[in-house]
Amino acid sequence: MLGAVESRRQPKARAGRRPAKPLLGRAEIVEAAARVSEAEGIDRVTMRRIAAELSTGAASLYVYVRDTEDLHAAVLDHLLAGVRASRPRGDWRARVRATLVRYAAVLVERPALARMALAAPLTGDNYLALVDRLLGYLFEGGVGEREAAWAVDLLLLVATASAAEHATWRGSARAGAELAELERIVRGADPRTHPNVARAKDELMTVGGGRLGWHIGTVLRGLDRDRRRRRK
Amino acid sequence: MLGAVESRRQPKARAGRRPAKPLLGRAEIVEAAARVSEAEGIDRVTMRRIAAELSTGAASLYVYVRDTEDLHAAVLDHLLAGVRASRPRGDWRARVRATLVRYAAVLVERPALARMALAAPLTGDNYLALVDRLLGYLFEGGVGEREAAWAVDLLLLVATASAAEHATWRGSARAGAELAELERIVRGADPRTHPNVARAKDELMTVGGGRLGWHIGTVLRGLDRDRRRRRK
DNA sequence: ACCTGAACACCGTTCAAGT
DNA sequence: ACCTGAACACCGTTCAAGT
Repeated sequence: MLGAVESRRQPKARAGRRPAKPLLGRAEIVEAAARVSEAEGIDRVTMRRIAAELSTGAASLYVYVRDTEDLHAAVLDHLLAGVRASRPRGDWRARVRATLVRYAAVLVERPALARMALAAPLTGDNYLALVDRLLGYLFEGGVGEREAAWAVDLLLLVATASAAEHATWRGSARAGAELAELERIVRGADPRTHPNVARAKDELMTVGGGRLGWHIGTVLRGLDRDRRRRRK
Repeated sequence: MLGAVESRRQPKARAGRRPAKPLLGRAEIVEAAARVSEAEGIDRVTMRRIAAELSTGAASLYVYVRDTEDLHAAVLDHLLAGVRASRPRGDWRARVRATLVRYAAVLVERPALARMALAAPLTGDNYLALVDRLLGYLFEGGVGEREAAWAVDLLLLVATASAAEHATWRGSARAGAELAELERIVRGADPRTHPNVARAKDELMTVGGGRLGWHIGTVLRGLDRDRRRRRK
């Protein structure tokens, strides 16, 4: 889950000669992209569309943005500022949970972004801050460095996926149709060919409702035990 | 992770009148798509490209395939036949591990497909069989239905993500450049602003090498403990 | 260094019309 | 029912040329 951080392309340090300040900038581009993303969805965040928003041509963006994926990742990071600003309370476990739930909440409202976050290695300053915070909680809980690093990876992954999945079943008529299709398949599973799916069919259909919490809990339990064993 | 299964569009049952058998069929389309995917990558699996492969126009595919995403999902399911054919040995935990490792291996060789599998709800007959098998192992281990259903979800997610991430760092010059960028950021993390990232920096950079195994182990440990507690 | 218009090489999907 | 060509409405990215 951990990807690069901050702009992959900053405007190069300006050469002394002509100081005429640039008309564009990464911040302006990302803000315009975030605006369009919030209003119309990340799918509408295309080079051409954002350039038009800034009254220029798509080619102009390439000074500040590596490619479309880079731009999408920057939009997500922009949204993560809210998570960074939160100050969860409680013991370290509670704070891990609260942080992840808050992170997931941002993505649940933005299905397409959640999918993107899963597919692309995440990047950005706010994301790095999130990683740092979660690592801190785990260290506080006595988790070792290797376990903590891997666990943060796992926890963010689970939170992202949970949001993406939860998001899939919300809104859009198409999602509704897909859910119906899935339900048809799972419920109709032949007990002879797929006995276990048939047996667990009610549980397989349980979406949302505490699943993220269970996932987080399971990972923390797994960690906990590992930690104790090491201490013996 | 669990999506719909089997063709979302079968050719409608043929009306009695004109039996002239269809020129196309979902199977032919998926096979052509799988061929192109193996040879040139899933990104080249476009409606137009596959239609050309079958000497027809893109519009013709829409009788058998709902959209591009559906086609991509079908390609992945096609590849999963090999996992289905395997017969792992050992106790239930070992078989869970072996199955997931085999599944991940398919995806590690196909980076773009792994990313797709993360972003799209998975579908298909072979995937359903995989879910059924994993559920069976967990039931064998005494895991309850709800926990098993959620755990399978979590385990497949972890395996898929692990493959996607591992895959990101292989091949392609671009991936190499991204890795270097990531390394630069993580290693250069300021200990004052990101103390925990700085502390765990070596571990954050450890990619591959047992991480999937650790992730699976952590989930199984978390499960195990849950199970024992319930039995008391 | 930064910005631009134009060009290149593509896309997915729909639709009216054919058989 | 199935298949088709053409059309609509877009894409990302590169490049030579300008300031």
